[in-house]
Parts: sequence; structure tokens; C-alpha cells
Amino acid sequence: MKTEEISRVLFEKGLKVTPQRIAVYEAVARLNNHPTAESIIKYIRKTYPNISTATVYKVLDAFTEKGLVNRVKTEKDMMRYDAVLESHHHLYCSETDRIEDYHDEQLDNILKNYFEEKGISDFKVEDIKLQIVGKFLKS
Amino acid sequence: MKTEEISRVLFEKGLKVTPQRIAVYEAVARLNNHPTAESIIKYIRKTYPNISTATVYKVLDAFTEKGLVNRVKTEKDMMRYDAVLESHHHLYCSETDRIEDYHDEQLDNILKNYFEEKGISDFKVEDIKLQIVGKFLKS
DNA sequence: TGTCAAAAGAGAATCATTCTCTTTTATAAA
DNA sequence: TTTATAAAAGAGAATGATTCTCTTTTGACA
Ligand SMILES: [Mn+2]
Ligand SMILES: [Mn+2]
Ligand SMILES: [Zn+2]
Ligand SMILES: [Zn+2]
Repeated sequence: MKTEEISRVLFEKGLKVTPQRIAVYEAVARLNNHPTAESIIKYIRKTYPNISTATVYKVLDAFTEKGLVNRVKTEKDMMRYDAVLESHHHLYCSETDRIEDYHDEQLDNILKNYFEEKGISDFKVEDIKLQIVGKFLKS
Repeated sequence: MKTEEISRVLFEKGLKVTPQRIAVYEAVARLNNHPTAESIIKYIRKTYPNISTATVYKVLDAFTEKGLVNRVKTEKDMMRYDAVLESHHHLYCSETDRIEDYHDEQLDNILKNYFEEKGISDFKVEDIKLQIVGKFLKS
């Protein structure tokens, strides 16, 4: 996504357009493996050495609030962020912190149909994600 | 699970049987809604007022290591624990921190068959859980 | 019963995240 | 354009869940 487009999205969400916000958005999108705040800050500082930690956290909160990024659920203490907005699933490595996206339209349809028919009593489903835990082969 | 049985399980896992460990196990099992360390400590102190915070954390780590409890993935800073060992899914409230179990054998079979046939390239699946986000109706 | 490695306890330390306060800036009105 | 101003950024302190360190206690086994 180019800078101009990011600006437009920020504006549309009612967020002031600042260089810091553009940098944070670019970082999360570029570091496309569900980065921590720490790795986002590290990445941004390569080209913007003085950005404040607090700013990054505040921007990430604002983005989460507005649905511009999502938090990824983990069992760890450090939050992770995701710029991929379309609902998708995650492959979690059972040995490392690696998390990869898993998109599968066929699976989504199966789940959608299953829950449309079956439902869950006393619960209104808004989103369904799979956490697929295992080991990455190769790489 | 009665005390004697907990003792047996601890022994089988190679863990020394201590009153603290039994208390922690009982707390996690009794507080069956994926409690935080804080709520576990609070619960235990009602009958065991002097247990140390560090002990509870260390016991929870040991239990996690040995597979006696599981950590539950969330988007929050506080870890949550689960004494239900059989693989199951979770209903997450999108407004509160409530997390409930969702067991569904039929669904498990569908998923099992789906992934047995389709597989995921370069990934060996060990476990699949659904995070079902939405709203609890009533209660 | 004595031995001893493991566990518990107390409290300090850690560190990811949040907060507070000041300065800067994006935005829009004049 | 300049100006006003609320919002955002920055610096650094504070917070709080969790971990660590060190000492004391204890469960397990001989
Ligand atoms: Mn914290
Ligand atoms: Mn923390
Ligand atoms: Zn993702
Ligand atoms: Zn559960």
C-alpha cells in the first residue's frame, strides 16, 4: 500500500494523518509475520530513529480500535499485530513463535454452512478463526 | 477430581506432591472458566492464605510443561489457564473477557477429514482449535 | 530418622505496556 | 496564508503481571 493510500484510509477512519501513523502502518504491513510492538519499533527506527515507544503503542491501539489492524491471540506476553484484515486462520509453530496466515475459502464455506445449520445455543457468532498448531517443515 | 487422584497424577508426571500443587490444580479445575493467575491465587488464599505468588506461577509453569494444564490464547496481557485437557474449542465474548468451552465431536470429525484429505503444504498439523468470537446471549 | 534435591516463600527485579505531562503539529476556520 | 486548537507525539516515570534470586522448608527415598 502506498503512502497516499494509507493517508486516505487514515482520513476515512477519522484519524489525523501523521508521519508516525503512516510509518506504523507501513511497518505492520511490511513485517507481514504478525510482528510484536518491539519489532515494529525496531523496523520504524531504521528510517525514523526518534519515534517514541509510547507513540507506537498508542498508534497500534488506535488502529486496533478502528479495525485497521488486528491483535493476534497467542499464549505469550508480547502482543502481536496483523495488517491482514480479511478473516483468515493462523498456523502456529508449536516450537517457535512463528505464526503464518492460512487462507482457505473452501474451509470457510464448510464452517459457515455448519454453523448456520447447527448454531450455538445462547451465542451469536461474529467470527470464526482456526488456530492450527503444529510444525513447519523445511524453511 | 479428588485430592488422592491429583496426587497420583502429579506423581505420574514426575512432580513432587505438595499441598501447593494440589491447591493450584484444584483451583484451576474448580474455577472452570479459564482463570487468570490472579484469580487462581485469590481462590487458593481463601483456604491457604499464605501461598506465595511466585509459587503459583512456578506451579502453573510446571503444569503447563507437563501438559497438566493448558494456556489459553487471548489478546490480553494476563495469561489464562485451562484444566480441560481434551482438545476443544473456545467461545470468546467480543465485549468481555468471558471464555467458554465448546465441545463438538461432529465438527472435529469434519475438520479431521478435511485436513486429512487436503493437508497443508509444508506444515504438520498437531492440533486444531476454533476461536469462535461473538456475544453470549442471556446469562 | 537422616539426607538432599526440589519446592516454597519473600521480596526485588524485569520489562512490556501504560500513563502523565509538556511540546509539537495537523487541520480547518478566518 | 496566518491562526487557533484539539489531537498527537515525545520523554520519561509508573504500572503490574510475571520472573528471578536467595533463603528456608519439605517430600521422597534410603
Ligand atoms: Mn503488564
Ligand atoms: Mn506483561
Ligand atoms: Zn494473520
Ligand atoms: Zn477450555
